[in-house]
Amino acid sequence: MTKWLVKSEPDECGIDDFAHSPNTVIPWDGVRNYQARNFLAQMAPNDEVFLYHSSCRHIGIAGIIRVVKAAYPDPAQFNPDSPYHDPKSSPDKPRWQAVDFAFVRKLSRLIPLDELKSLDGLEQLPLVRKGSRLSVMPVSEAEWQIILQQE
DNA sequence: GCCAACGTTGGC
DNA sequence: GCCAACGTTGGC
Repeated sequence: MTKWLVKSEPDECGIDDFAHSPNTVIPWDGVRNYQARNFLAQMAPNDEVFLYHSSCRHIGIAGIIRVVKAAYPDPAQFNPDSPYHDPKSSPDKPRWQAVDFAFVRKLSRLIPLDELKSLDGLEQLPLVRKGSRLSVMPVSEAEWQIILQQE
């Protein structure tokens, strides 16, 4: 059971989109970075995931979601009308993966990025590393606990 | 809105 | 295989 963190702009899909329909499954598509894709592919059902809000007013970890369905070919890559369309991908040789997530819970408070940066033990987490743009990353059990203790 | 840092592309 | 140019990410 690996734990994870994914970034999202809350305007697109934030924790409230999950919270408002707690029984709904939300496909996580549009990941177009190879390293992030490789992590997506390692996700297993019921893995827990921190949802991080980026590029917004309150930047930080907002809640927990979980994997409902393991990786499958991202349908958006085949759709010419999608902003995530990839003309170099084909159904017999898909390049990009998606997973399905569902709501677990909101954190009792958002844990802001500057606070995460100040914590001991998160130095290896790409999220807090300067210049890192990785949008899907594993979180060790120790890192997970350190973060949750700030709640 | 700015811009530093990054990943990807493509010419050579 | 190198690397300049480009587009994107994401904090500020």
